[in-house]
Amino acid sequence: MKISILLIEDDRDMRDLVARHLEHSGFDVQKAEDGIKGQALALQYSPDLILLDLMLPSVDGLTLCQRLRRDERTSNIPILMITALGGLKDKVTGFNSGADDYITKPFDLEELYVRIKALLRRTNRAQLNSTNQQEILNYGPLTLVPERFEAIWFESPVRLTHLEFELLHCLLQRHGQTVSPALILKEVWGYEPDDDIETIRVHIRHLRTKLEPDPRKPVYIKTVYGAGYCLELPIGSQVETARQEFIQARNPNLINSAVD
Amino acid sequence: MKISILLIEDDRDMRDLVARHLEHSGFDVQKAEDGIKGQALALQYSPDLILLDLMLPSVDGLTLCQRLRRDERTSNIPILMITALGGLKDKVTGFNSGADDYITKPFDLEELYVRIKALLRRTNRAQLNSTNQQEILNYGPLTLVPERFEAIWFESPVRLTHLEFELLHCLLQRHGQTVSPALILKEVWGYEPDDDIETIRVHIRHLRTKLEPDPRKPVYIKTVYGAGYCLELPIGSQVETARQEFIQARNPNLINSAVD
DNA sequence: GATTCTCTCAAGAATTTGTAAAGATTGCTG
DNA sequence: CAGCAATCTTTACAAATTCTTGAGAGAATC
Repeated sequence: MKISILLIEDDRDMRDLVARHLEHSGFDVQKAEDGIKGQALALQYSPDLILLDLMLPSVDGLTLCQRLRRDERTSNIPILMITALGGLKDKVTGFNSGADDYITKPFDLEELYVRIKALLRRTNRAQLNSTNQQEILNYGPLTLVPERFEAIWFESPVRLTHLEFELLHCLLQRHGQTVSPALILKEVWGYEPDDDIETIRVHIRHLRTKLEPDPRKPVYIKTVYGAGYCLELPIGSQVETARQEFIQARNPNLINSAVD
Repeated sequence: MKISILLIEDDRDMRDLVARHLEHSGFDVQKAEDGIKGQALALQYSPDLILLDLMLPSVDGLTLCQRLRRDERTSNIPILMITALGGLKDKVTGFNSGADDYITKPFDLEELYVRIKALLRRTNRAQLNSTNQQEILNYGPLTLVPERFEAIWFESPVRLTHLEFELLHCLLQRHGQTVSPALILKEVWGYEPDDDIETIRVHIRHLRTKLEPDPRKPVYIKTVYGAGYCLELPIGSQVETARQEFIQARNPNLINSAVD
């Protein structure tokens, strides 16, 4: 899914130029010509990032920035401030009002792009640390730690990639149910209508190699022919025996009594 | 602020157990022991989610669910229904009360937590995303959940193929009626005019091997000579005896007293 | 620049679906 | 009630569909 950017800038030529360049770089761009409309669009679209000109009619950039920060619906959207004046004073006030970064006019479009990417990376990581910290899901032998894209599987950590994590999360949320490829695509990838089952299969396979005792004969991530995939985890007293088997299967050389 | 959950459950031990666990998981829990009090509390507290047992004194879960849905003050609070596995034994009508998800007794507390989180996330994100009602068909010992591709037969899940599922669905929708091959072809296969009855027969047989106590002598999926097929399921008090017979026929080695 | 991650493709395996043929059942007719 | 045609059941197998596996190219990340 494309990253969306809200561009609030009064000068028409400037607005179009920047918007076109950002769209060309693969972003989804919404445009607003003054502070009022900008605020409305921010609420409506909740973009991934806001590009805000300091000098605006009706409501100036500084005020708008403060408002966006106070409203909890927009308070964690990163704001990149654009200012014409290179003056120190403006920089200071810009930061105080809650902008995450700033860039001074005239700026190079390439530089803008670099700044945007950097800002997105920065805030993305920060958000993961703060908001999702308590979103730890546990079920039977599986624990998902969103913070690190890590899964605890039978008491030892497994490193998952971003997609693997989301996919597993999607299945876990519907534990015991058959989840259709369409739903997976929608939830994990954000696609709407597609028949791109191939890539799901690959990631299912990766998950299986990481989680199954014998990936050739899946026990936990089962495939329901013609319908989708289904996560089936042991629970309660079954966990311990399942764990023994898992360890045994993964370390064939272990002597039985030495386990644990 | 804590997320608030209203738990409507008549059994005291169950209620306390679940409530304690949910509180320990960080939720704010309100408890109600019957439908009347549940409705009152729902209005008073407008919780973020309602956990509703199907079997309740004074007002049963289905009715309460419908009421909550009709009242605009509670209509968009997600409802997670708790049901017994065989489900809705004496309800002739289909399950159309408007619950957003359901979980079957006996369930695991970890699973309940996962479901709650999933439901909150789902409804949170797409509040306006149309009426997201699940279609659940139930009649006697049979329950079909198309969305999950799940079929429950005498309280245990049965794996069906796509066509088998659709075929059974078609018959169940017209329970007690004789369904003509032409109609089946139209509904399940999408054909319009054809006399390809052969393939229906094969799949009927497959269904019988999966559902009948003795596929040679069909009891539930009856053939009406020259007209089509007809699903005849037991209902009410007959279900239990039918279940005994089914289990007995399938597991000839079982000692009678050991069943259940 | 190297590594990790993501996606695509193709061959082969597994499962499901359709077909055909032989035998059993049903309903009708004389 | 016997005979007959139509319909249904069963079985086996071929065709079609869906999955798995492995290898590798292109992106993204470090």
